[in-house]
Order: sequence, then C-alpha cells, then structure tokens
Amino acid sequence: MEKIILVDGTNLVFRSYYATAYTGNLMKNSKGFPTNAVFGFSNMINKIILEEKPTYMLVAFDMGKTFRHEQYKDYKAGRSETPDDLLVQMDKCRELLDCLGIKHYALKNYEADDIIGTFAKYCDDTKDFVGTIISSDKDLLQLISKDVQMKLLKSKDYIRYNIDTFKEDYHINPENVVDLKALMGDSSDNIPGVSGIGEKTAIKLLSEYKNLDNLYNHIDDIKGKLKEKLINDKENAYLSYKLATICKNAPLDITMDDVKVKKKNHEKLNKFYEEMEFYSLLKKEQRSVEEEIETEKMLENEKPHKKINVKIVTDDKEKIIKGSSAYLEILGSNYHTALVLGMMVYHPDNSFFIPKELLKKYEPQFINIESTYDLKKMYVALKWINVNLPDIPFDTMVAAYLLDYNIKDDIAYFANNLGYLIPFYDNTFPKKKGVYENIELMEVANGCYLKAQFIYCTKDNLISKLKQTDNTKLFEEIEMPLTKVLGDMEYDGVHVDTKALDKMGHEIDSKITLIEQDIYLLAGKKFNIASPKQLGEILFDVLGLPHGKKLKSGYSTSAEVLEKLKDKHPIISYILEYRMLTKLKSTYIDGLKQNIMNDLKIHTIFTNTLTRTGRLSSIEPNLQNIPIRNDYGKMIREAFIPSDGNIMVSGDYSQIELRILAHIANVKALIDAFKNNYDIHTKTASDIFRVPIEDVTKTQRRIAKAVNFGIIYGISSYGLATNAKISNSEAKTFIENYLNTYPGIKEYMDSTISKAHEYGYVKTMMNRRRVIPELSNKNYMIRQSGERMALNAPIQGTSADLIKKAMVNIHRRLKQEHFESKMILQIHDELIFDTKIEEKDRLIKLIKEEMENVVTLKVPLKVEISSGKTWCQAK
DNA sequence: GAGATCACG
DNA sequence: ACGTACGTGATCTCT
Repeated sequence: MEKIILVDGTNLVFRSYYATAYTGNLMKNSKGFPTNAVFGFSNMINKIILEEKPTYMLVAFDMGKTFRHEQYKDYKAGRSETPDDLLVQMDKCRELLDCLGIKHYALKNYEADDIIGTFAKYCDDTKDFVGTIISSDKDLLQLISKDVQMKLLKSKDYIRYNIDTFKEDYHINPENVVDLKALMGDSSDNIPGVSGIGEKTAIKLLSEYKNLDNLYNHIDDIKGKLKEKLINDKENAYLSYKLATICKNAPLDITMDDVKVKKKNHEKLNKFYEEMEFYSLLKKEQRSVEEEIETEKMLENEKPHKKINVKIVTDDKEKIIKGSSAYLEILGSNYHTALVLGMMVYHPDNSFFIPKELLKKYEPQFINIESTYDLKKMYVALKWINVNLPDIPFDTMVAAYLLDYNIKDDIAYFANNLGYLIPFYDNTFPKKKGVYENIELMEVANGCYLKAQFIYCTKDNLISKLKQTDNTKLFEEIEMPLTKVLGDMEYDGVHVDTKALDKMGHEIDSKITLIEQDIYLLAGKKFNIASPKQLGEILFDVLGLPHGKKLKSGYSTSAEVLEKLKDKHPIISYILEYRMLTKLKSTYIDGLKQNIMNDLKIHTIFTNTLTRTGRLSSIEPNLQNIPIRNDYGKMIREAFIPSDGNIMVSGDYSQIELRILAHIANVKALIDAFKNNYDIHTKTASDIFRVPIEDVTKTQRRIAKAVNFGIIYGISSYGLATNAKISNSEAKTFIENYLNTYPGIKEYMDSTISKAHEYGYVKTMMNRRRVIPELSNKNYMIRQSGERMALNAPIQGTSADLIKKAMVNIHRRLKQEHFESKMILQIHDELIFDTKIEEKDRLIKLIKEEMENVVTLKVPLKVEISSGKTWCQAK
C-alpha cells in the first residue's frame, strides 16, 4: 500500500500571498521581484515533505481563468481578479516544485479540485493507494473516504480529518459536504446557497434528511419561515449543488507513475533560493545536504575523514607562491574582538592553512598574496595579533560591491550566487544559546580552502568586469587604498571618557524615574511608555486626544504627532522628554559603553560595501549618528576625547551636495553664489521669491532650504509640502519657480531620469554605478521612488567619491610627512582627527588643502575647520 | 523578525 | 487616483 499526497497548489499560493500582502509591505528580492507568496509556498511545501516524507505527491493547480463549469462561470468570475504580482509568483512556485522533484499539474477547463478529486477516486477504487489531501478549502472535505484523509489547513496549524473524525465534527457524511454547501453557500467561492441558512441550520437539516433531494421530497414536513426560504431558493440550492460538486473523472493525461517523487536537484534548488534571496532556506538546504552526505557515509560504513583534507602547516617551511589568494577565518562576528583561527593561502600549485600561532612566521611571505575577500577584516584582525599585512591589490568583496553583486559579509552568499558551493559561516560555526560550539580545525581549514579557491578563481573575471564598467580607476585608486585607511581608523579607535558617560547615565536615570512618575500620574495608571501600542491607548482612548495618521497597528505616537498635541495635554511634553532621555540612555550611554574595549577606546567598523550610493556606514557602534542637534545630545559628544594631551580637529565640507548639484547641472546662478560665498539658502530664496537678498525673510529662507534639500532628494510636491509644513499647491508653485529660475536643474533632472530608464542605472562623477531595478517595476509608486533614487544617487554618490578620495590622499600624506596625528572618524561630509597639539596648524592646512582640492569643479569646495578638547567642542 | 521610533548626514 | 522626500543603524516591543 502506497501513500499519495495531493496538494491544492493554487490554494497554498493564494494563502501565502494574502497572508502577507495586506501588511502593505510586499516582500521582494533586491531586483524588485515579488516573493512573498513564493516564500510562504516554499516553507509550506518543505514542511509537507518533512512531515509526510512522501513517495508519491502531486501539486494541482487551476489553469488560468478556466472553470470547471463553463456555463456557470459568471459566479466564479465574481472572484476579484488575481493581482499581477501574485500571477508572476505562480510560475516561480512551479519552478520550485521542479527543483524538488515534485510533480505539478494543471488541466484546461478543470480546477485543481477536480484533479485532486480524480486522484482521490483512484485511491477509493483501487487497493494500492491511500491519499492525503492538503488544502484550506473546506470544499475538498467531500472527498474524504476510508482511503482518503485530509489535512485542513488553519491559520497556524491544521486539522487532520479521516472519515471518523470528520463525522464526529460535522455530524454528516463527507459526500454530503456538497449538500451542505448547496444550502449554506460559500461567499468566497460565490456559491449562493439558500439565503438565510447558515452552517448550523444546514447541518441540522442534513443530519435529518441526509441530502438535498430527500430534503425537498419531504419539504412539507418543514414548517414556517424555513420552509419558505427553502422553496424560494430551491433553484439556487440545486445550482449551488452543481457548483460545489468536485469532478472525479477529469480526463487526466498523467498516471501514478508520473507523480512519483523524484530526487531533488540541489544545485537548481540552491540557485532558485539564491535568486529569490531566501537565505534562511538556502542555509537549511545546505544543512540537509550535509546531513544526507553524513547518512550516506554511515550507510556505506565509510571510515571518517576519508575525504582529502587540506594541509595544515606546523612550521614555516611552506612557500606562499606569488599570486596566491588568501582567506582569514575568525571566530566571532566583530573582527576587533574575534578570535583569529588561521589563514588559508591558495594557489593551484601549493595551498595550505596557517594556524594562528604560525601567522607571524609567515608574515614576510604575505607579500605574495594578491587577492582576498574582505581585506579590511583580514588587515584589522591581523593587526590585533600584531601581524602586519602588506598591501593586497585585490579585494573581491569590494570589486563585487562596485559591480552590484549580491554580497553579505559572509563570503558564502556571494559564492553561492556564482554557483560555488561554500559552507555558510553560521553552519560551520553553530551557536548554542549565543555560545559557539566546539570546532574542528580541520573542518575550518577545509571550508577555508574552498573560500580561498573561490577567490582565486573569481578574481580575473571581476577585473575584466570592472574594466567593462569603467570602474577600474575607482577601484584601484579609491576603494582599494581606502580599505586599509579605514582599517587604520577602526584599529586606532576613539577614546571615550567612561566616567563622564557613567555620570551622565546616573543623572539621566534619576530624571527618567521622576518623569515616569509624572506620566503615570497624568495617565491615571502605570503602563509601558516605551510601547507605542500602550501609549496610543492612553493618549487616544483614555485621554481622548485627537489622533494623527494611523499605522498598521494603531495610531502613530511619533514625535511629529506628539508635537502637535503639546498644548492639548500636559502629559505630552513629559512623554517627549521621556523618549529623548531613554533614547539617550539606552543607545548612547549604555549602548556605547558596551562597545568600549579594554584600551578604553571605541572601535567601530566602517562598512565599505553596503550602501547603495557609495557612502560608508558605521556599525557596532554606529559613530555616524552620535547626537548633536540638541543640548542633551551634545553632552554625549563631550565624552568623545582625543589621546592624552591631544585635541580634536574636524574638517567639514560646507554644502557639498548642493555644490555638486550646481556643478553637475551647471547652474550659473548657483555657481556664482558659491563663488561669492553667499548663504546659499538665502540666495535661493532671493532668486525664487524675486526679492533682494537683504529682504529675504526667515520663512522664505526656511522654505528655500527645504526646496534645496528636496531637489537633492528627488523632489515631489507632496514630499516638500509635508516637510516644509506648507500646502501642496504652495509646494508645487515653489518647485515651479525654482525650476524656472534654475533651468539647468530641470534639464539635469529630465536627462538623468531618461538615461536612468534607458540604462537601468545612474553614475557618479567617478563612474560609480547604482543599478535601480525599481525603474522598471510595474507599480507606479515604486517607479517614482526609483526616479527619486536616480536623481539623488549621483549627488550623494559623488559626495562619497570625493571624501573617499580625500581620505586616501590625507592618509598618504600623514604617513609620508610623519604626522603622529590620526584620522579617526568619517561622518559622510566630515573628517575627525585625533591631533597632536604641535601638529595642529600643519594638520589643518593639510586637511583644508586635500579636502578642498580633491577635484576641481565649477564651484569651489569649502571646508570648515574647528577644533577643541572634545568632539563636542570641535564643532 | 518586523514594525515603530529616533539618532545622524 | 494613486501616496511619496535621499542614505544609514540601534533599541524596544510584540507576535
């Protein structure tokens, strides 16, 4: 006796789609392809395979817009149209089944139900098969028999019905489900039923009269309103009966042999998950493949460690061949604190793994290494164990970043993307309760071998791709040298006055406790102020304050909304203060303290392969968003201090993005304004409001400033209106005035957008590309946002190019000219230096020179220098 | 793990 | 009629 699993594919896909589609944020991969339904479907199918371990399985689909009962299709047509972003995912679901070796099938003029019904009947008619139907559609319950059971899917889990449990629950026979539907109808399927009869009445009637025919034969036994209803809708009842009946003899052109589960194609499956960007499933798949190999091994009774293991050196006799690739493996996610395990060097003629203890001995040979992945990580991790890494010409991670490959910090993502099967870090180094489990050095080395080999094999291809995209110069002259510059900055770190932080922490704590009491008193009860949900209830339900915009879960309690309620209730200002203080405490005091290392310094990581525009980002901790805009925040900056006896110096590009815009768009009025060193927002206000500079009001300047920002962000009138707190039509007028005043900007915008659509990407001054798949999205809104990205990326990206180039130049000169001062931070348009007092004047001159002359534009670049005892004062 | 909020350029 | 400013990261709540 064999078991066959019959899955209602259409039902599963719809469920997956609508389970997430209403949340508003449709799940997509980075190419903009919707994946929410495929993701849910993949999870469900994998779960079915895991639970049922099927040898026979069929996933049935509806075919297009054809229906079982052609003549009644008006009823079914009442279902709303299938959304486009669901339709495209249907094919992907079938593709997944192909990878898994599972048969899927659709038949013209028949529905998935009918295909399942026909197979169910086969189970009934023969002794060879029993069936299990999987769907959330109650219609299919009619197919339950002594040989066919059903897993009825519920929102979280499912109910498994066989013929006995079904009867217990429903008090009717499965075949009478059709009669049940005929009476009660099914709104989701547009089956009318008898109006006024629901499930309860219908079941009561059927438990007495068994079926529809018998019921109408004894119609006179029934009294009153119910009888009337039944007679009135008799026609509908019989029509519904037909609609609800599942066909059991569809002319299938497949047989049981066709639905045997085949061996899954791991390679295709990996590619599929990769394309969809289902990394959790990709990892699971990798683990299951490994387990499979393990079991196969056990079965064949092989000796362990039969596979060829890589060479782990025990002395320094091996030679690193010139041109080798290298990969450093560390235990831990933050390379400042991680444990170095060792380094694999790979060359087709000689490759070996150098354990940590021997790295120092191999240091002189590192000069022969020519490629790696994540050079900065390797460079800094080695610095921490006092091993110096000379310049390595090629970082495949940085190259892949410029080329818009899908990369993460784990090289396995990139490798799998290109079809190299490389173990994921999380699988090689599993954690239990946050603690790494014991590791086998040989396993680490074997994984490392694959990684280094991958790097070696990929390098040339990346080099030629960089050339094709005109990115060679950007790569060689900016990004590659910058990795080590950033590495030095991270390693040097920033001193922190822990005591000052502690003191502030205590003060803030006591303030928070006081404010909490005030808030509870005003609210009339204790609640979790940090929970927007609970806070919303207090403000809008209990206190009855007017609410602003609604979000997915309740009304917004953001500072923007609360600000408007300040006059309405005294609790509001307490909440705003509470928010500010708790933010300060948890993120900027406790958060920062966690990241202070034994040297009393903070070592951030500048991620150089993450942003879509070419900017850096800063993590663990983020030192690019330390407060500055209010007094509480400034206190935090007091705790960032230079080395003993030194001072902080900062160099800040003034209005760099607007200057770049003026240059790129060639706007004479703006170029002149910058040349004459005008206040740019006042000048803009004077131009667009047509008043002399000295007559520009504060409001006019504020609006002009908002418009200037808006232009950089890829303006829309609505966006400007909300931001500048003006009406939509006013915003429109201002934008029109602006574009008429500066026609170069209009031209820039038009040509950028049209080129972006033509090529699918935009470029910065240094040829850095940003690919924008959103531009070809079907959704108008997404396309619009793509156009805004296209307008912003060249500006924000060029600014990133310029400061990066300046950083490389400054770093080079600091070394050449034997400065002891160090560049320690970059905050997008600003550089911070830990400065020796004697070097101050020389350094300032150097910074200004390098930053202002990094390139020559039609506008001068202006850098503002400031200095002081702390970061706060250097501003 | 996602959403809400808020910190920065 | 749609429903929006660009680029980031950390923390907390809640499912």
